[in-house]
Amino acid sequence: MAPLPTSRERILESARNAFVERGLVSASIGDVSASAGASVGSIYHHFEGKEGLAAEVYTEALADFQRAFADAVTSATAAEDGVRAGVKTVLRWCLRDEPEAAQFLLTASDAARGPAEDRVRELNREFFARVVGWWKPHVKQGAVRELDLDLIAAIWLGPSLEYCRMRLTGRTRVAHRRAERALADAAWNALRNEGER
Amino acid sequence: MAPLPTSRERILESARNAFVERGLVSASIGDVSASAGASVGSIYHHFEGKEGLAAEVYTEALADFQRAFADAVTSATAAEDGVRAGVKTVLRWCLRDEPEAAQFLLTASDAARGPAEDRVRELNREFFARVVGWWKPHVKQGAVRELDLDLIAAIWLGPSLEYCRMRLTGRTRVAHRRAERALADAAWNALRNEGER
Amino acid sequence: MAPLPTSRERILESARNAFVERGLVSASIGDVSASAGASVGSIYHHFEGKEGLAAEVYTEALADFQRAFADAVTSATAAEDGVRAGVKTVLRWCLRDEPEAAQFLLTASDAARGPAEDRVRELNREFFARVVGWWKPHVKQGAVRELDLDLIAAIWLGPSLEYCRMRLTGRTRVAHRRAERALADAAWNALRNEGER
Amino acid sequence: MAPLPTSRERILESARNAFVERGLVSASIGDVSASAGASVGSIYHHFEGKEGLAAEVYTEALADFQRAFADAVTSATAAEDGVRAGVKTVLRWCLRDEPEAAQFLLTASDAARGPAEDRVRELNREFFARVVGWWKPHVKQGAVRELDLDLIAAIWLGPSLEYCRMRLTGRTRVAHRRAERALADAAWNALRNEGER
DNA sequence: GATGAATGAGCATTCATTCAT
DNA sequence: CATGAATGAATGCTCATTCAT
Repeated sequence: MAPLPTSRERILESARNAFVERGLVSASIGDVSASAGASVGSIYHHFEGKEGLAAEVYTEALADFQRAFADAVTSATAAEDGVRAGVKTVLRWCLRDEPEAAQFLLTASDAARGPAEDRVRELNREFFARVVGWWKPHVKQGAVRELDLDLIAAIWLGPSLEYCRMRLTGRTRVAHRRAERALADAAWNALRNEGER
Repeated sequence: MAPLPTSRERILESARNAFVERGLVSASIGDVSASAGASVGSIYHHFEGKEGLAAEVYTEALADFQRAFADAVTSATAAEDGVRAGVKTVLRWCLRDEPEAAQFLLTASDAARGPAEDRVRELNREFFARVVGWWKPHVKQGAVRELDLDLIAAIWLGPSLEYCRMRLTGRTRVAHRRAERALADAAWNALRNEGER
Repeated sequence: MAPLPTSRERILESARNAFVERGLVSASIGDVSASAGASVGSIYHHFEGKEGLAAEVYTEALADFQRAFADAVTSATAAEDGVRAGVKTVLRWCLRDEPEAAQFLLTASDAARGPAEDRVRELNREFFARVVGWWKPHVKQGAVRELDLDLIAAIWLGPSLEYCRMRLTGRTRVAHRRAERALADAAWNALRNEGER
Repeated sequence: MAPLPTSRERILESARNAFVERGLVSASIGDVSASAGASVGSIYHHFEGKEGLAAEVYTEALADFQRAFADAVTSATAAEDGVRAGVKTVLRWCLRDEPEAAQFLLTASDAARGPAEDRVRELNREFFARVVGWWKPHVKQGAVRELDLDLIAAIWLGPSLEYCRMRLTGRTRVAHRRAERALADAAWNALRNEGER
């Protein structure tokens, strides 16, 4: 049985929805408290003001996304399988599993400033470490190109994130399944070692 | 000699800077008027409120970016040259020529809503038409893959835009020149027709 | 002992005074909040903006006036007594009991538009119903003329309200007592059935 | 042939309409200049600011109303004819001839303050003098009651003005013709000398 | 006379935050 | 832990008025 959500959990979810629907700045604490069924004061018991609340929403979403991505990638043995799994996971997490959280991550980058900054840095460090640990052996085996980590991230995730942005804002009609195949192909062709061809 | 900028031009530039530095919502009309050396009322003479001002900043930036990209691409004859020129142009425009405008385009997507919506649609239509006109022949010749236009855009621009985002927010130290080569390679490998290899 | 007025009550009274002294539009929310000893925000807790506040002031005044008038009239048995009592009550209420409320009702008719509209309609319906209930039997008995209700109202109240307007704006020096007698005579002569004379 | 209206005349008429439609305070100089087809600056050439413009509109309307009323009344020989003619004129002027001006007079009493004050006093003095000159002989002949001038005004005009207010704001459906007869009867019954009956 | 861009004080309204209950 | 009235600084916007052309 799913346990009843605590006040804190209800507030976090309402906040994420409100921040996405009305924008991080336009959504007011009053909006959040109303849709969470909690009092204004209650929010200030659980979080350090609006900024602290947004930081919490952001880091929760970021951690969840990174975990999903890294889990999928590191489960694969072959380089190609890992690269494709990463792309699939981005699309699934953003479009099917956690669209609200995804939209927040993709649009409310302001939330990463301020109180969230340290925690975000830490999360990124752990995330990069996990992915690099999986990636390096494949580089040594000559399966994938040797590139700066940031460029790998941009090439691997960039197209998928761009497509998710389009979908989440209604700017494209290309279906999830169709995009998944094409974006996985593209990522693999862009990252694999040319010498291998 | 460059002509003295008009009130309208000074306001537009100050607005873009303020919107980027403090955020679209946090930057106040007072901030803009102060840094433009114009009165508050003057802004309302030239633009339809804050929303209209943001829309103007957005559409100007978008049109400039699209023009730069499409000019570069359509000047090329070979498919590979065009794809690589597009990537180069994205990086140059975003990082060297118009970093302020780029940052606005990449972060203030809210500005595309509301009064800007129609103009943005129109700009996108014209832009896509130009690029498609150049792209289609190369598909017929079997040089590049046949894909939905939205996916081409995501694959072609996604990695570059992601890298520019990182650069503009200080999240990477990978240099422009180094990234340019890698991202152009990646785009071409992702878009070119595999059968051709 | 009179109970301490609540925030809401203090705001209502200060608003009525400010609206009368400076005019409905010129009086600012800041004026009201200052003279009520409340914060600006507090006004917005209790009322729906300036328009809502004005509507509340208006309907309270209207209801009080109508109650005073209808009470006085319906307490009378004879037609003449009722007509005269009505005139007296108008003068007393407007000049002695509630001059602030009267001035607001007589000059700030804009306040009856917008949010107040429905409530005003309802109050008028109830008021007319009470007065008509008292009036009709006297028509049947031939004591007073048979006229459209709106014309009765204009004839019965018009002179008194016009005189009150003059007094409240300092445009006449004719004393209350002197006017009371003359206006009661006039109302009765204008409304009574000529055949009865 | 009607001469083309001068700038000044076009501005005056546009101002009256704007003041009635949007309210004396809400109507802006910009509104007036736009609907008059004149520039903002032009208004300031012809009038002393917004207050001066409103004063001019007010005194023009007041003078016209008073002239119409006094002309009609003083043309009559018998007291009853004069009283009835006065009522008829009020209704005709307010509802048929000059409804815009009437609405302005009846609602924008603020316009009588300030720069208009002296001129209004003067107009009232002349007006009262004309009417009193006609009224006094009838008092001496015992045809009408002897009353303070202000009370006569309230009794004579009050019901008609109240009815016009109702008509102009849509608060009654009683027709002009029907009201005319009833209000003339009422005024005469209220003002005529009882001893005469 | 006519124009309309420029000015800036003033306004209604919002909202993060506090705190007494 | 919870509540929600109170606070007041900050914001977007309006508009009467001026003045250089």
